[in-house]
Amino acid sequence: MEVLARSDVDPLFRLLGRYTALDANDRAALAALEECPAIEKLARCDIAREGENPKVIRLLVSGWACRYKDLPDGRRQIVGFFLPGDVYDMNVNILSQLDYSIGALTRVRYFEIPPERFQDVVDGRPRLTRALLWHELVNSGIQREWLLSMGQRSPAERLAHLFIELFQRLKAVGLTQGYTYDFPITQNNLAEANGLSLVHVNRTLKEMKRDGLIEIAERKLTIIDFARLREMAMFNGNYLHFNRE
Amino acid sequence: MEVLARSDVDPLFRLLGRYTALDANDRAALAALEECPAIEKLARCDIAREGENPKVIRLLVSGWACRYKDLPDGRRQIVGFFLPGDVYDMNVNILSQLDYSIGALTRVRYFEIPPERFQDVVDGRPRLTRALLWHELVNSGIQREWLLSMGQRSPAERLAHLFIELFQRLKAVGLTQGYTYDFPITQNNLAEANGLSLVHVNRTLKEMKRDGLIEIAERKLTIIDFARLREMAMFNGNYLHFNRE
DNA sequence: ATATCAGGCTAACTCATGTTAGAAACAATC
DNA sequence: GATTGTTTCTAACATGAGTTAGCCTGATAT
Repeated sequence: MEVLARSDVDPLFRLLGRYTALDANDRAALAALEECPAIEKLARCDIAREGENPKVIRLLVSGWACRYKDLPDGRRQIVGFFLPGDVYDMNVNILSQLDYSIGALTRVRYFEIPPERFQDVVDGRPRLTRALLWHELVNSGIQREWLLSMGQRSPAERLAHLFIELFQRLKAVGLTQGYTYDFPITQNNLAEANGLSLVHVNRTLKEMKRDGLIEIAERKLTIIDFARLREMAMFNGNYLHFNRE
Repeated sequence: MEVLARSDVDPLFRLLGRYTALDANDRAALAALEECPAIEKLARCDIAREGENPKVIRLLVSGWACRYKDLPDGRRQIVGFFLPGDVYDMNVNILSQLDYSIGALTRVRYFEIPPERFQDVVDGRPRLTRALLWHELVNSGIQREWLLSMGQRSPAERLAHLFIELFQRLKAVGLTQGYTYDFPITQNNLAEANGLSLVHVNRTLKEMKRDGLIEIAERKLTIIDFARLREMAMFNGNYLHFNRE
């Protein structure tokens, strides 16, 4: 591959390339998205709230965000993480109300893309269209895998599984160094994503560190024993569909 | 609406009509699907297995089925119910491997639709296309709501929520009588769908019956006190997007 | 008629996980 | 450099939900 200038759509381009072979023209088309307004938000800010109708598609370029739902009594469940390169709400023009909220977990930067603009970029580019649809299907698959985790995996298995999933996803966008990756979220976020109490997440993480499975230091996570972690998580990467066929 | 002969695509037509206004032509187009091969399976049979690549879209016309995932050690999680009128695997031509299995929960009847056939039916019918995409988005929303349930709702709240969800979905396809609907699945199925043990489902159901919330008899479920059930479930029907706008 | 199996139901027991409370470490702000 | 807020970490305790085991009923098959 020829050397290209670093750009904000790099992670997205790398990600989509895991699904379908893309070329420089596709890349150029994506780069046009960078002309859209770029927004920055601080950690713990909402990007969109349930009930709203934002009418923009968002492309996250840096930081972590999450999709979450909450109950009237304040309980909150994170139902998905957004990492750099993730596009979400691609079908925002179909439904008239969000049934979830989007929150920034760290300081984030993202583009707000009007659906027509998005349509222009995709039009006449079947490979790009296909890759983006694929991405949607993978997101749906991730939700199902999370349901499996929540229903059947023990707390430790759940965390182990999530750490591998995040590793694979970050690797796909070029954001890992060996078995280490930036891990900017809090134990409380882990609790909210896994349906556990904060205390129990802490307990379980301590054990996993003691057992030599992972290490967390300076906001970075390192997988020490990938094979054992993978086995305890019963991780089967099928659902990420990173294997273009 | 004019009176039409009862047909196998009725539930689907009613369902899609909840999303987008459809006319007799759309209905006729859907009816063409009935020429596809119709399959019957007994309860507890698999319709598709994880790892396969079935290459057909399925339209369930009678009985209940489920999407499930399982772990190597046998634990199994139901990640969604299919009711009459549900279409699934619409994008079967994108991904090359199922990351879930489909199982019949009761005796079922469904059509197997080749993707090209499906494309023909939808082509040049923007309203139908839109309604089917909408249906996909709703299914994704249901998965997120289930994640919220699994992570944050108590066992009783989870069951209450599910009973209302099923009520709304069955009502949308015309399969309720008042607050009563056919409830052909077992307590074990409820356990598998809600990440609970069979024993605990039984305990919890008993309490819900005692408290005058629901009744279950002769494979039928009746919601006795809808308002209280709804309140305890903290049910917000948003995510079903049954309100065409 | 009897055997078998699926499903509903219950009791006794255990323990994994949540709750409450607070100390300690660290970072950000003025 | 004091203040404030956020995050990590820990202990003590209570309990909700799983596990094991088994009975009872009704339907289906032999």
